[in-house]
Amino acid sequence: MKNSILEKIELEMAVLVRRVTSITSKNKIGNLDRSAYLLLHQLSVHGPLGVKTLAEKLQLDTSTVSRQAASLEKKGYVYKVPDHVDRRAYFLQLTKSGTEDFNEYKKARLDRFEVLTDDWTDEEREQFGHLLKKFNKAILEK
Amino acid sequence: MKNSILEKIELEMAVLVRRVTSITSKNKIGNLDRSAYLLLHQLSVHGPLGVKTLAEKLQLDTSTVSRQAASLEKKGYVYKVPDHVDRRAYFLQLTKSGTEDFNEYKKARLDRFEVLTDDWTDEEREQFGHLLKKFNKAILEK
DNA sequence: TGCAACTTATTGTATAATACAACTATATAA
DNA sequence: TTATATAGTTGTATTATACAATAAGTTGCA
Repeated sequence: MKNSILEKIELEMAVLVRRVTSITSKNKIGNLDRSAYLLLHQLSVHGPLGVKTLAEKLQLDTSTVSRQAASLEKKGYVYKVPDHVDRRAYFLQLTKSGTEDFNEYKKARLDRFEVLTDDWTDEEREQFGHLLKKFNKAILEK
Repeated sequence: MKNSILEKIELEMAVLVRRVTSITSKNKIGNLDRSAYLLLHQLSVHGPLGVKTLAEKLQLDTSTVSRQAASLEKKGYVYKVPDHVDRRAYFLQLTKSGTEDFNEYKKARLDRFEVLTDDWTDEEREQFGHLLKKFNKAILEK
């Protein structure tokens, strides 16, 4: 393997993370930031989940998720459903407005990605999605 | 274009940024974090630069760069060379230990990327580097 | 059954990276 | 020469995060 390829990945990754971070901290569409978005994404995919499960899925500390959940609850995007089996725990359930704003934010993000890749071939987009996913999986497992 | 491809890129990008962020906030190799690394990278590529130029290249506020520079100076990684043409300004110059630790950090990052992609084909690595760079360029320009 | 050990979630505290605003010193242009 | 612009610093605020301590509830076992 040529080391220069790794160097390129390594550098572009550092650049990417900082650019994307700075975009998402400026471009708050509506009320959602990236963290909130990922949390709502989990709920929209898996249905109601508790703080602990979310923390595992998101690879965050439970305290962080607890605060994110509290903030989303204050905005009316989720509400807590008591878990009758384990009375320490709740399920976080998406509200209608949470679902709506999540979808709106997602749409805005998609539009942005569409613009960013409008001169790419379909194959490049597919490759990029594929490799990003593969890379994320590697981070998780290695 | 199929929307599902964009959705995949969009989601994996959000995941990536958070994972990489959380890795680099934990894995501080030596004294360097990602921000410091990117700053030193600029100096190692372009030679001595002032705070303003760095801020432009890094797409950060000058105040942010000023603080990063102060922190790197305190660690002995850079020093300020007065600009005799414009006496408001300095050039930030890498020190020997700054260069050394930068290279060491870079090596550690490369090793990490090597592990993460050890079951990839060379072509996949090349594609990934290429697409990341292309994507970063798009963010900058669009 | 009742206590010890564990678990879920919250809250207190700390840190890091960032931006914006106010300021100082200097440079430039009318 | 005076007004405006610029380079850099510092004060302040925000956001995302982690770790530690704690409250409330659960579980396992003697």
